[in-house]
Amino acid sequence: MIEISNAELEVMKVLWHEAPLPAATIVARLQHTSDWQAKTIKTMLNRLVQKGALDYQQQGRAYLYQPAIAQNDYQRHAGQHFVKRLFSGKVAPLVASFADADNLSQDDIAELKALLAKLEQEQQHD
Amino acid sequence: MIEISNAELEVMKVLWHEAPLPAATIVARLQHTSDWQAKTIKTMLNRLVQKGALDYQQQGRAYLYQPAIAQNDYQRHAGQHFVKRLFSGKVAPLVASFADADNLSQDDIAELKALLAKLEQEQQHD
DNA sequence: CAGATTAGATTACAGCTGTAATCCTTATGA
DNA sequence: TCATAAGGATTACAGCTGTAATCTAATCTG
Repeated sequence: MIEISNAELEVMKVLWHEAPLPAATIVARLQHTSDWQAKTIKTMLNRLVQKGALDYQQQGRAYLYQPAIAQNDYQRHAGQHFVKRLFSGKVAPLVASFADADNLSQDDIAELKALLAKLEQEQQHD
Repeated sequence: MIEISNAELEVMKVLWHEAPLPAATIVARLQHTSDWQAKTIKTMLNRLVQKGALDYQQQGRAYLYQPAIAQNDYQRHAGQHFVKRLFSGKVAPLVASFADADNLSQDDIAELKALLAKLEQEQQHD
């Protein structure tokens, strides 16, 4: 899978949220959340196209950019990779570390319980 | 928190597993799992000391290396960081992505359920 | 039409990373 | 004792990353 750097990821997030967009709009969106120069963002758009993470269609003189990889796919892949690297591939200890850090809200816990319940359902269903 | 690169992390893992160790032993351990030259591993030991991720005591002419940061602390920090970066800080969607990828074993599910049960206990206990 | 602006392409440059090789000093075996 | 091996320190070097600036061609503006 394509490697997306930290800074590049911020650009991807904009386009995962809404696409296609011209560079100017991407720059505008990012100026709310970062202090990058427009030129910096252009560089990242370029690199992302080179890497195959973004596509574009020409529109007049400008480009309309859009993701070439889905956010879900990237999240899934990167998540697996990270958990493998640091938690021997097991996600439960990561969740435990969130609990240790007091970083599991009631909502999170409810969401996890619902997820586990759903998985059990599906399993019965096999 | 200190940034530890991928390659460096492999070295840390050896020492988190057993420490203190002389460079020669670390090299030996890593030669089972990687094909790095001894010199490469020395470089990483050096960088890790520079970064403050490792300590050492001198023993004769050689050094005995040991972690300067606990594995738990590093895991917790890196986990938070990663989940924030890619999952808006919420761990449940990451777990869901594991389920999507068929990467949640029965054991994992049991472990998560136990963890949630324990959290509930603790919460009642407040 | 000429100058200014704007889009993307190319170039820049330092710091980090992967992957070593070389250097310097000390211990060690012949 | 003398060469050699072995430790760590220093140097190397290309690719990636963060962060832009410059270049070039097209377009807008007066």
